[in-house]
Amino acid sequence: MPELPEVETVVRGLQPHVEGRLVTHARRSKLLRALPSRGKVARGLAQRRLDRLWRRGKYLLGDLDDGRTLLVHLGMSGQLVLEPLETGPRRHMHLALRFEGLEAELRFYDPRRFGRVALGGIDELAEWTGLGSLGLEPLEHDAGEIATAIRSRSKRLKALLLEGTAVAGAGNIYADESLFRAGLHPLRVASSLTRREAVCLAGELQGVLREAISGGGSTIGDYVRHDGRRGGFQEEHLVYGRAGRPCPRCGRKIRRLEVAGRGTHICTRCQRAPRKS
DNA sequence: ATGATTTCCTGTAGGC
DNA sequence: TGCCTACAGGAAATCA
Repeated sequence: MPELPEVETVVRGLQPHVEGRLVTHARRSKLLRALPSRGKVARGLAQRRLDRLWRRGKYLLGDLDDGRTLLVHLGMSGQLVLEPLETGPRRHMHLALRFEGLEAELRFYDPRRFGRVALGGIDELAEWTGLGSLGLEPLEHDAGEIATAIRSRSKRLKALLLEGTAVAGAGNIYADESLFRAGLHPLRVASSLTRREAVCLAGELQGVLREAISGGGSTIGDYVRHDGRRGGFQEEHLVYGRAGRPCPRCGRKIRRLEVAGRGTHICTRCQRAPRKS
């Protein structure tokens, strides 16, 4: 699933091709979950220049020359790819943008339709989506600050990381991977962490996110880079999707449990359960 | 308000 | 081989 490293990989891949270019045509499918919903997204994009492409958490953002911003969330199965104009679109294309002087089209595919698109001022986007309640950007703050934000919350670690309101960008993969690396159980309550544990978790989260970006992200399901290539970091996962296989640290069988409604992968020896629940 | 649960979706995996 | 069902999960909506 696309999480911070996957979105960052797509942003970096697209930047040199589309930044500074004028959008000549835009069209969207009626199935796309878009805001505003009255079909104004495509019209609002046409004849606007895309000044800057950036990322916040898992949201991909494109600043237009009229002060508005295009927001794209890839959801579960979203792909944002540049494809040659002569290549016909595949199934499940929900948004297509053409740029002046570019022989390729930026296409948003999303079979499961969990993705979202919005066009508005940054304040409107913050109001319409989770963008406004995102926590710290993990690679733009030091581990100490992130640790403080984590320790100020009373949720279970897994739920807190998935919510993204203390620290943004982790989804199921990187939540499990960072918790394993830090040796912390996903059911631990964030506010119960020692300072040392919280700093460790913050540091491991930053580490795994940076490594995943270097690896071009993790391709588990549908995620691909802007050019259709798969990511490579799935090969480096230590626990995610590895239930039944040996823990790379101690050899015990990795277990899969459910936390916060999500499949959660842990080593019960390396990640000690809290006293209660 | 806060936290927990449900909902939206369809491709894929597994069972028979 | 092919049909069928269960399952996966990010974030918004809904519930308690």
